[in-house]
Amino acid sequence: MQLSNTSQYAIRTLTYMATHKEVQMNATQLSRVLDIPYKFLTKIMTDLVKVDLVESIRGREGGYLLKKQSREIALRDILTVFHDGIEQEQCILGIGVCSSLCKCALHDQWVAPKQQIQQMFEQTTLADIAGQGCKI
Amino acid sequence: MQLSNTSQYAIRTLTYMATHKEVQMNATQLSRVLDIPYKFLTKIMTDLVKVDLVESIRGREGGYLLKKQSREIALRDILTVFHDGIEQEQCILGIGVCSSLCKCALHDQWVAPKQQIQQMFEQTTLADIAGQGCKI
DNA sequence: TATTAATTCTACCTTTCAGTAGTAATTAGT
DNA sequence: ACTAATTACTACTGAAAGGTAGAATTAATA
Ligand code: SF4
Ligand code: SF4
Repeated sequence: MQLSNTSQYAIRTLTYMATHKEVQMNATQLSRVLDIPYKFLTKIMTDLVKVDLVESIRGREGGYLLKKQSREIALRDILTVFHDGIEQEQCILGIGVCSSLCKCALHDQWVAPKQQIQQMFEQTTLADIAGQGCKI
Repeated sequence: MQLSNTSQYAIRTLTYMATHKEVQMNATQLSRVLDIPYKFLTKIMTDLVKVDLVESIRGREGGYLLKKQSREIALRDILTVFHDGIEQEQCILGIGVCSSLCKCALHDQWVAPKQQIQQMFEQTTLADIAGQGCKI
């Protein structure tokens, strides 16, 4: 019950970029600052470029930039890229597809926490968390 | 962001046993009813026996029984067996160990949902969910 | 144009999770 | 004692996640 490494790395990287949006960062710098393996980070960033959350500038003096306002990027947008969100149809007990017609045993206990997490991922944007906390 | 297959299977199996606690079930029956691969199920059950959540009766006419009252078995107890709970020290962004002295950027948004899930797993027992829902 | 620094692509390796196979150990019934 | 039915143990296979390597592509600058 936790986020995948990939999602964690993606959130941390985009959050860091949001707190320094004036500066254009490249993969080497991000990898060093955030302590994420360089090759893994570039793979993740390429995925984020493909879904238009990040703009890449290739070649010398290249790097990455957020393609939207940090206020426009919600955590959920990042998680869906890596299929790591909590989807509405997803059954917590893994019994096929969720339908409120036929619930699983945990349904009644799960709906409230589920909704709260979903809302949190939906409503929290990079602008909300950029610069917060002391861990990077 | 979901429970592992193993945890899901374990919860479903123990819940089913709790709803039929008068009857002693064996692995073959459980495997058929719950549609869980037989060999995988016995492996999981063996783990649950080792931590004293389940009692096994070996040999002919053998099977499994809950070793405690279903009211005494919380979901958290099951999840911890497979290291699938949400631990207090676990950082949602994976930045080392959680300490409220040095937070991660998501801290403020995460604490509330985190606590609600933890409470749900802690307070929900097999007795609460046994027989609920129409999926097994 | 050549060099250099950057991203991107393809392919691979490693570890963990999920699942399977075979056999040994245990026990009730005959 | 023997057999049949059952769990436990050991070891393996397959798939997915996590991570790595190297070459290809792009573009600024000298
Ligand atoms: S918990 Fe209830 S709502 Fe969530 S998936 Fe299972 S059945 Fe559907
Ligand atoms: S979110 Fe806050 S509390 Fe949870 S781990 Fe990160 S820092 Fe610690």
